[in-house]
Amino acid sequence: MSATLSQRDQQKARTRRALLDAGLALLEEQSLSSIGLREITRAVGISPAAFYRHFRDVADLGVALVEESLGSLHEAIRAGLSAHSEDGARIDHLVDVIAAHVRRHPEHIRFVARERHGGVAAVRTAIGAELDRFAEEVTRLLAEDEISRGWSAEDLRMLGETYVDHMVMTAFAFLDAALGEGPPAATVARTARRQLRLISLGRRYWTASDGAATTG
Amino acid sequence: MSATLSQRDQQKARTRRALLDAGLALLEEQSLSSIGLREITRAVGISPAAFYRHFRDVADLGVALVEESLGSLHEAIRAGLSAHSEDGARIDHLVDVIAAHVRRHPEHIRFVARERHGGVAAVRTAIGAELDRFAEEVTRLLAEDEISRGWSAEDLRMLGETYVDHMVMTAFAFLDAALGEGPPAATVARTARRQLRLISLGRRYWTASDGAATTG
DNA sequence: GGGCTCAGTAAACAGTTGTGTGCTGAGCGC
DNA sequence: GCGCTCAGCACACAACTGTTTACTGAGCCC
Repeated sequence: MSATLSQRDQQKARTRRALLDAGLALLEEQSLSSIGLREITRAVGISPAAFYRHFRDVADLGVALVEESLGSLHEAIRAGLSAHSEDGARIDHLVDVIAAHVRRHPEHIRFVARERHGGVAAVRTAIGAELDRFAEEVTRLLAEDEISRGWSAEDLRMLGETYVDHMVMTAFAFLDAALGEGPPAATVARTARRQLRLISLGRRYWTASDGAATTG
Repeated sequence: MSATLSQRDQQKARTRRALLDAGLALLEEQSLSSIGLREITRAVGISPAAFYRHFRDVADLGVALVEESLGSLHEAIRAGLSAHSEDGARIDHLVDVIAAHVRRHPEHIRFVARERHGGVAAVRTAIGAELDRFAEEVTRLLAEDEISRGWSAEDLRMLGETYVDHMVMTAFAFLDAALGEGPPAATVARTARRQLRLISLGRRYWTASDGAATTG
């Protein structure tokens, strides 16, 4: 995994990490577009000018945060989706996985929530692209189920996006719960499970004509 | 509707509107937490100190923007939901109403998208509360359909939230489309209609036991 | 071990920010 | 018409911002 880095490169990587972490931490109380470069370097304990050795500007740092923030969620959910194949257990497990992930990495989820439609175009784009790849993979996983026989590619993709949208929104809801800004985690979980059951029910009774009806 | 205001109060209301509009306009390229008070007054053409005659700070202005931004969407969707009662036409009409609304008031949608999980707690809370009332009303509307006979209050609420979540996400997607940041509007509409059909299908086959199964 | 690389420094730059003060003058109620 | 109200003003304040410059010195390569 870790290539043998020179002592100097290790140190550089270490401060880079510190910058990323400081950015993530500052995002707890404001948005990326209002975080100052000096604010970040102050938190890390280096001089403002040193920032430029690692990133062009704060937006650049934000883009770097996208991959690791969504990557960790992606990983967790992929594991959760492919585990059980029985429908009921699969849903319960998936919701549990999301809840656990939000509990472990709230800063990542907050970052995605805050910047998905945030003020920095480059970051928005990066998040959008990542979610797109995410939907593509989920679509591929769902296509393997027997229920998906006869589904058009477009219908499958729609289903994958529905799942991803729902999982992301559920993660946001769990985060709000942890902050006391919304219903408690238990309620979020109950609602999320119900909604997944609803979708999964619609999926069972979906026919090619349902897709065709919406094409015009 | 409009009470007879004194000439002075009219003028005050006019600059207040100008401040709100300037804030909304500045939100096109940044988030609320990074907008400066001076930036707003400069756009309006008044002195910085005059700002305090209308709002305590920028966050306060943001809270004032929540009601009118979500209010207009709420209004549009309520009309769209109660119009047709035949299922297919209702869905098509609803999606059209959302698309038209986003085309007419992109700044409102952008504001909600950007600040729903944004860096200003007071605004987040206000948006959350407004969406909650929204979900409540949609739940009430859905409860009137014949299909909802025998549904528990919790199941109905879950359904209402699903609809609201979906409508809000669809509005965001239409906005992205208008900016060329995502799939084109026609694609967004097709997907949204399919997803609503999927949900509506799940709804038709939902039974009390589906709700009970997720209670534990 | 000599010379080069380059992460991090200190200092200075010209702007910018939010907020406080005391004032002006148009419009109001009486 | 007189006197009060109060939206908006000009000015001053200290604090902060992003970026550039020339530098230092630890660690690398040969």
